[in-house]
Amino acid sequence: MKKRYLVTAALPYANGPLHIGHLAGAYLPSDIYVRYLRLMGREVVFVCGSDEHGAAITVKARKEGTTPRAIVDKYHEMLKDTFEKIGISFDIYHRTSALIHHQTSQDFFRTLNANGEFVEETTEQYYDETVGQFLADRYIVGTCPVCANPDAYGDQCERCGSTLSPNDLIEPRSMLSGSAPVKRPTKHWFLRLDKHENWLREWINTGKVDGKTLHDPAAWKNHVLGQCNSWLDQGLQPRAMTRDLDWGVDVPPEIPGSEGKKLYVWLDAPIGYISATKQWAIDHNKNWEPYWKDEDTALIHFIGKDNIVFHCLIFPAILKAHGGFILPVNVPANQFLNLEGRKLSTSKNWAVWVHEYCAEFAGQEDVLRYNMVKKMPEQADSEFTWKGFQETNNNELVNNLANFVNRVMVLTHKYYDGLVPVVDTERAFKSGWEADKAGQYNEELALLHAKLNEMGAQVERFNFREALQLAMEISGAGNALLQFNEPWKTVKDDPETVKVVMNLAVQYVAVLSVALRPFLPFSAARLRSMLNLPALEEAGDLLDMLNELVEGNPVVQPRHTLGAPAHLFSRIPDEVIQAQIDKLKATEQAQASDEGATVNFTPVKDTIQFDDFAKIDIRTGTILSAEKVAKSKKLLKLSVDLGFETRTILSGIAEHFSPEEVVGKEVVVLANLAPRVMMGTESQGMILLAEDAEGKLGFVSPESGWQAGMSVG
RNA sequence: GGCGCGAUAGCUCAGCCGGUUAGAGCGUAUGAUUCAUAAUCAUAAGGUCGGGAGUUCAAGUCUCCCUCGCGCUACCA
Repeated sequence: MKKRYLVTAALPYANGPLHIGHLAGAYLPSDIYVRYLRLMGREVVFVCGSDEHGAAITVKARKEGTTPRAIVDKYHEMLKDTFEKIGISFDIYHRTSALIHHQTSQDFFRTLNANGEFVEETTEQYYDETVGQFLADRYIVGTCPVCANPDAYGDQCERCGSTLSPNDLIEPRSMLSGSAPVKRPTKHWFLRLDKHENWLREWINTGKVDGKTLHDPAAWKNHVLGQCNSWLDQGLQPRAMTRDLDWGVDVPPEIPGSEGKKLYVWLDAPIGYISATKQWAIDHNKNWEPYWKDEDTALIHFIGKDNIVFHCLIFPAILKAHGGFILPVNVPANQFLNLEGRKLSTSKNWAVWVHEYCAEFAGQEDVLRYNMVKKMPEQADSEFTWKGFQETNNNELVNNLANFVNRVMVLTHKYYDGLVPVVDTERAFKSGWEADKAGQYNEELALLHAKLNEMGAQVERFNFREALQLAMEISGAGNALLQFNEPWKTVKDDPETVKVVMNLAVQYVAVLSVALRPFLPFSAARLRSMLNLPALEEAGDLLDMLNELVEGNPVVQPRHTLGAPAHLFSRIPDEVIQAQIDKLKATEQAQASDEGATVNFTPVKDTIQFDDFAKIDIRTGTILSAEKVAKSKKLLKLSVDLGFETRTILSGIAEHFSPEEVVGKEVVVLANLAPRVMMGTESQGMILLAEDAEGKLGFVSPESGWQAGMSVG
């Protein structure tokens, strides 16, 4: 066991609110883990913060006619508030726009630079002459080479999902000015990842660095190891760590050529974990360094699966290249949570927003947390449904847990005026753990101890679903304890045995008030006050309890007075669920009609003169043959008869049309488009297609029977 | 296209290095019970472990091929 823990949760990007996918992916598991560690008396710091840099934020600011600062301020506050409301117990929620973060990132850069970890490379990048700046990939739009979407971004086409580089775009234009950008040389710093490949491979797969074992790879998740090895096997390439941007951390000014350069967000974001730790240390008058530099610290990154490579390969390489820093002992990445059968999507507004949930289900934060754990995508993608949410709440939280607590409270008040009865611990009764099994007071307490140990072991292995299930089994056994012994029947004839049973039942509830704390912090607190026990401080409370239980000692002493009974959870009626489902569908429809009505009509491009148009040569043609391009998902290789000649044209329509249904089609061809080589084949033109609101494609065709090769104008 | 991860009862998922009749929770059915938010407890039914082939005395568990889902990545391994 390590001496201390540093737990990080992925920095959320400050350009939108938090949804349940984020919660289930990184924040809830990390919170459960950290609360558990604290309950066990371990030394732990839990850091997170807003990731506030990068082109996407400046793009958003531009679109909304505001500044990047205003955007990040808004979402930083919102995220911070949401985390607090849903009970994510960060020791610090920091932000990457903070001065200390800029300084920390720059220091990192300086050291890496001094260590010779960078190779400087000058490449040709797009530059907007009218605005006078280099363009981030996101700032460049153009026609997608794969699907012909005229508004693809420089890094990705949002219609066909292709990953692009700005050089792939046909007719690129600047999003800042609309003008055509020009290529200009620009220098960037590339991290020599190739230099780190060998030790990374060994570290990932054996846990060893320089012969020293740092972690147990068997404790890492399959999909994490798999993805890392997939990258390692392909060979790591130097990776640019700087960008030409106007919103981010400056490359240290004393470094030659740094003017106008910013650190790549993926470099400064993980360093945000470090600067957050530093700020926490300042705030609490502590030293941050042992948390990052002492080998007796366990560093654990909680992330979603989209971040695996960065946290398992690139950031460790950066830490090692810098020197003096420890490496993560585990990166328990979760997979993705789906919502009602579809992927969560911020842009399509297909999500359950956590801040909205907190507003609409005030006081029921734990119900969402419980559901998120039940559906946590630990090994594979999982799914959240409102119906499931309701069933889980009503069946497990209300019927089982809250009801158990309530029966114990009510019976104790009824029989003993709320006083925990004094008991004869030798008296036999029926155990709640197994039908027809005799129970003995101290042994039953030891069983609780065993169950809690098991739960803890699962938490430490990041099996949160399993851990929660084990905790809930205590409630089940408690219900069975009452059921088997039937105190309401025997209280008159055998009051002494009933005292033992009821005392034990109170112990069960008290155990739950601690055991459930990591998962359901609000309800656990309510349980404490219901039991009239001191509030948990998350400072070894569980450890203390385990030490008592293992000795067969009670957790609540005889003659202790319980508080008043109250319902821990309430039933959620159909109407409430239906309202949420309707809301989801409404946003979906609003989105659809939105697209149909306005958004889809892309603005008409700049006016051109007839001469410009005259340059374009469009011809009628007929597709003679078609075949899928090997190794390509989207391209069809078409042979097109233009009358005077036959052209080979590649068209990104393979996902819309099969080769068979395309043959014989009469089409319209842009005939004097410069040839372009794609996937090893030269494309000699472009087939014209229309696109509807859903991105569906349709051929533009002349009247049937029209002769091939005729000009269109 | 390549690589990775996944595909197990109606639903959500466990099943480590291959080994007796494949497990849990929810749902369903039947019974018991009434202290409790018509809650609880017990019992039972339900699976050719995505499809196919192979290795083995023995495969959900190993190998190969295929199908589907998700992710990463692409002039490419």
